[in-house]
Amino acid sequence: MESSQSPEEQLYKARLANLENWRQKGKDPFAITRYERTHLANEIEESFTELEGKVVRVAGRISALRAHGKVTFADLLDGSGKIQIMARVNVLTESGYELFGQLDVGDIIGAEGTVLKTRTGEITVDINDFTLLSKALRPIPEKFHGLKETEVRYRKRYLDLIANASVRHLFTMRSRIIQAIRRVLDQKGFLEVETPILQPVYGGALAKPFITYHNALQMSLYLRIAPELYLKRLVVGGLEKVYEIGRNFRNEGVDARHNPEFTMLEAYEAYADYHQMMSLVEELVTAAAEEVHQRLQIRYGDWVVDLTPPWTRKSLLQALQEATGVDFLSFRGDDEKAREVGKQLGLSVEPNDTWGRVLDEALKKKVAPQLIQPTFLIDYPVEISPLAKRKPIDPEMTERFQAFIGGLEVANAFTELNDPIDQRERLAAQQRQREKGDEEAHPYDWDFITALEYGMPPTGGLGIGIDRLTMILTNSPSIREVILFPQLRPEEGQGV
RNA sequence: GCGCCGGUAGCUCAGUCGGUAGAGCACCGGACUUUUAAUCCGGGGGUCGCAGGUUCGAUUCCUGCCCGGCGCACCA
Repeated sequence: MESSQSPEEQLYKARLANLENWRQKGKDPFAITRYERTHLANEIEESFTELEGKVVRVAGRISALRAHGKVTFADLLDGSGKIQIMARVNVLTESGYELFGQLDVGDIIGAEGTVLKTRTGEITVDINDFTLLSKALRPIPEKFHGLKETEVRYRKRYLDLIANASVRHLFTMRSRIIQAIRRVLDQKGFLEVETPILQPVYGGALAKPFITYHNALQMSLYLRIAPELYLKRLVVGGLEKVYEIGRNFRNEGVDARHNPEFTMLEAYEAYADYHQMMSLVEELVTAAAEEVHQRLQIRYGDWVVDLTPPWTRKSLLQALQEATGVDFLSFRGDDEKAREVGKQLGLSVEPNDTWGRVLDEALKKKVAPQLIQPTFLIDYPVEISPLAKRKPIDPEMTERFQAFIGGLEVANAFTELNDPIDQRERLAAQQRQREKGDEEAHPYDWDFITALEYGMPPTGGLGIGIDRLTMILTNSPSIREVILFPQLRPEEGQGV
């Protein structure tokens, strides 16, 4: 029987037996409900001069054990970092020291002791008492090499966080990036709101939705692809500055830059236009960068990116011409010619792609990858901007921009279209596209048009991809590195 | 969806031109009262991703499949 067990089971059984030992000594770790600690690891580090010789209580996970006969050193990992503790037989007594020897790497303990510096200069808590607070029944990843296998890191992110300090740091930075963005918007008087994720009609972006079903209402619902149309309803309602940070869902491919659920900031400001939105994007991104780097020059891949405003502003069509040598305006509306040009540029072109779609493709494949330093591409053709307002001097173009950093699109914004008649026509055109089989074209949201008919002030709106911004600010090559639980296929046997 | 690369002990990795596998850490036993990748001595631990095929014999060769990474396609 014993020999038929896998080694993993054997380790597990040994740990279970160890746990039983503690229980029989009346020290069941899982019976403990709290532990009063006085200091975090980094506080002891930072306030050593005041704390030296004083008694502190710390708690955390044992990340390493170094036993030397009658003295044992352990690294204790808590939310703030690592602190070394020292267990000595003459301080803990024979029985206490014996008990300490029963601890495993991975166990969570609380310990009380005196702060001192060892002769090698390490700040250490010389413990006089400890309590096992949780038993690790499984071994944690190896202390030196950590956990490397990407698949396990994503599937068992808790192990990744235990083993890799850089991962803990990265997700702390992500949180602070979002905090910085909230702080800026709140200071400017924006109201944070929440709008439906389950939507009867989806819109606000070009994307395929996830579909779900509400049993009681007996209807299909869509997971939102964007909050845009609801946020604009709020502007109609008089909430003049609103924003939402939340999850969007798009039923599309998964790769280094795309996860099916991702986090977007959308913000709308009444009586503002896209120029003000550009300033706001600069302000939000620089605030986030300063929050996590205290500077605006940051490393991304092989580059140093300088986020200092003002960022380069360049017309989209000019950028396209520079990157491809093609003047897209010269054959505007000629879908056939556009597809031909697209093929010549080496783009993947579908038989019914339109001029706008080829242009968009050229932008993504030929222009964006070159935009390493922060750049606003401005003024987009109306064909690919169904929710943006026309430029007064050139009604075939819209007041729209996208911001690129490190070759990634990080923001998309425009002066919002508030003319309900124009908006109805453009949504109707989208609807016709859908009927021709374009699954990503907008469906027709009647109530949104009705809302605009009550009058929306001139408004600027922006969207920032939080995951991508985090990629840039944490020098991460993949979006999965900045999402705690990225979408993966289920493991074999773990499916539904 | 297509192409390339990968999956060997709990973790990090070697390795087998086909003869059923090793190291370090972790774990178990022993020595050691200031270590920090502690050290030293001894020990246990593997359906070599899964399923077929070829073969006297497959972890190794072949085919299919699963999962992951990268690139392409789709998209933000």
